[in-house]
Amino acid sequence: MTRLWDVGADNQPHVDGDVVTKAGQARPTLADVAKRAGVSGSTASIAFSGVGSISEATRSRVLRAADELRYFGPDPRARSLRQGRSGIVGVVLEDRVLHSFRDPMTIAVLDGISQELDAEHGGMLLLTSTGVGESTIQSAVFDAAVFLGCSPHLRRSIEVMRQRNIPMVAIEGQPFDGVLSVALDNREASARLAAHLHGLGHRAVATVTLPMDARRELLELDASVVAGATTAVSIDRLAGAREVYPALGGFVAANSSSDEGYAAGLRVLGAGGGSGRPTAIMAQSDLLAVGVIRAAESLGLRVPADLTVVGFDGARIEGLSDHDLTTMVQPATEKGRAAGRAVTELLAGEHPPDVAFTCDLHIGTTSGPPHR
Amino acid sequence: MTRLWDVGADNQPHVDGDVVTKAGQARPTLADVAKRAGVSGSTASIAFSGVGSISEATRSRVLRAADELRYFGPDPRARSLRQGRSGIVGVVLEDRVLHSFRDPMTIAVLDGISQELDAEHGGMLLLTSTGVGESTIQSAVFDAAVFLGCSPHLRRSIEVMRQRNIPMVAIEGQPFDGVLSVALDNREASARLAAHLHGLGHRAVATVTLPMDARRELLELDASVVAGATTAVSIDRLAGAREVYPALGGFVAANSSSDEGYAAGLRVLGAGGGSGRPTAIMAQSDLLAVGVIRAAESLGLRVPADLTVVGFDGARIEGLSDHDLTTMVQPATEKGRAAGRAVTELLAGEHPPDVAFTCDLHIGTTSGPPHR
DNA sequence: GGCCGCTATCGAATCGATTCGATCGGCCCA
DNA sequence: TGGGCCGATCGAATCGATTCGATAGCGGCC
Repeated sequence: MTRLWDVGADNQPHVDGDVVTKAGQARPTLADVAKRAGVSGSTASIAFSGVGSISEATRSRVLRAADELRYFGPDPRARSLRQGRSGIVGVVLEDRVLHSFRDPMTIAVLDGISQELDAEHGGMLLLTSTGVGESTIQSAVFDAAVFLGCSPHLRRSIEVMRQRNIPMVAIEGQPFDGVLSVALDNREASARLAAHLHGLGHRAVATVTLPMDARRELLELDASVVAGATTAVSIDRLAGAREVYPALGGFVAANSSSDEGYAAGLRVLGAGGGSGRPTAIMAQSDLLAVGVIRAAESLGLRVPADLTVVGFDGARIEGLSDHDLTTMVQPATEKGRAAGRAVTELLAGEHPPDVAFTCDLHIGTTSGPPHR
Repeated sequence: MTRLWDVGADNQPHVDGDVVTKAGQARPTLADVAKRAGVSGSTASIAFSGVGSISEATRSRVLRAADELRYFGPDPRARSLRQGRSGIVGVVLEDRVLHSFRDPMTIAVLDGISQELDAEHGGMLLLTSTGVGESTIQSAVFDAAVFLGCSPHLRRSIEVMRQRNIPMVAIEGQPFDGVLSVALDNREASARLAAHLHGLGHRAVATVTLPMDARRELLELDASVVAGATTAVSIDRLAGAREVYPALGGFVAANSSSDEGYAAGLRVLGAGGGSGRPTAIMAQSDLLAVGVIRAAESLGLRVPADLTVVGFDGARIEGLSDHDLTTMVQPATEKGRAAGRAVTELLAGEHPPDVAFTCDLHIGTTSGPPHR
């Protein structure tokens, strides 16, 4: 029967039925608590924050008053204005949430971040960098930002944050001034993987790459695509592979999923027909590789007898049935952890260095010498 | 020569070698912009927010001044204090981020939420409800909260939010006063699934349930576990199945994963040995079902010839090899969407009703009549 | 010609806390 | 006994915007 303020939008207190304890009894503030406890606002603040000295008697008097008024602690908004800190870390995803979450690497990285943040910080604010969202990035409350594969169109947001002294960490993004980088040596790893194939005897190799730019469609990998590429990861992995196979061609996937891998796999394998067909396919992610294997098998090719397929990531995807994918295993959770730690340090005023990780080559059962 | 604000933690100004335009040129505020444009703060505010009338000439003068000072718009913290709105929606997960993200249902729900929020709101703040995290829930800045499978130990946080007039929506949680509920009719769906098995002729049936309480360990399903259960979903799904099989027993999994399903499957199938072995197993999630199938196959049982296995969710998990899992398909993304819409409406001061969804029975290839 | 009403603008109050500097005792030690 | 110091407390300033009420100017209408 009594509801003192509306669930509604604005702050306007609004009495709406009935009995009321005291006049104007809107949501209590620290000042109300202080008054009731008979202390000043500053003292009441200390009772809650614990910063500064206060006698035990006073503290408990304040807390009791708070209890009586059903005051549950300082308003986070006011606190964050005054302190300049909100305890929130923004995580900027390139894609729509769904796509990002379907990628096991992204999830592992997010988990790593959250492991390191749990203790001190309030939570991860998920933001997307696509179109409209960008204004959001500039109007949301957070203390530090982590970019997951940020592309250059974030330039303006980055400038805004820099101006606001918001520390930034980029995981696998293009290096930006003032943005700490946590990355993999994708080029070296990819070259090592290509060398493995070369060592097995493969000479006719094709690739299925991750998206190269904001366009999200299946494209043939040609010079113009590479020239206009903005995605550092794809570029570096391609460059590494081309250290071994300079003319490496193939297709650019629309996203990292096994369905895309399947589609791209069909194109790669269909194109050549007989003799033009590659003996090995390097997919830039494990999800893509799984799709490529499905495509190969649907065309009656056996892996690895007729076709070698290697991935990248070390995602340990379930349901590859009998295959154990040959891939470069990257420390995804560790990348997230490193980013989380970097955020913590930056917020503490330290100046941690960039972080670079390397990959481990996992030789599974999907790679072997070329047929005949 | 002077830069007043360091990237560092606290607000302490800190000079560190640089060119400077004017003394005390810290991060500019709206007041600085107003002064430079020769207008009052209120007018400058209108120029940015667009709320209120302003002449085109004045507006552009303000914007030009802002440009010159490299002022990029109002500080989100101050704005959120004044307006009482931050544009952030808190999403409270029961588990650690990693576990939540490994569950395809959770991801689908999150995606649904974000679809509906994209337009108006700033982003999703991920919070976890475990232990320490709870204080975080009370000290983080957000306008509305969505609980994903919230358990009773959140009672206090819920009280705090209610007191702060933060609208709350619970997806698949216990009904709480003042918390809008978006849920599935788990009981009905589970009963329907059980009826399907009964119709096929199964009489010896066992179950592998989702966790029943905060303990996360593999347990035998007995009366005491059920009595102490706190997780609405598990309870309801069990109750539904027991409408058809009143004495239904089995095991309680530690989490929803195929590994757990495997472990639980071994226990269920190992226990009885020959004649006591069930002819069908109802798993409370598809992930668990996948594990149960693996367990069955590792024991030399064929599905569905020797054992029928059904799941719940309709997760379309890749890598079930040849099986098409019989399951109750729930509209997970829709649940998220409904929650997102509810949040929007609640924030607009409306009073939307609870939402209930139903499931579709998908009959795949993992269920059939009992052997012999 | 006077009044009405609208637009553009301003000044001051406000959101709810934290924090800086000052004050006031009490206690210790010389 | 007095100086110095430390702990507890208070008042006032501050964080950076938004918003309310008031005012000035100006055109239109009767």
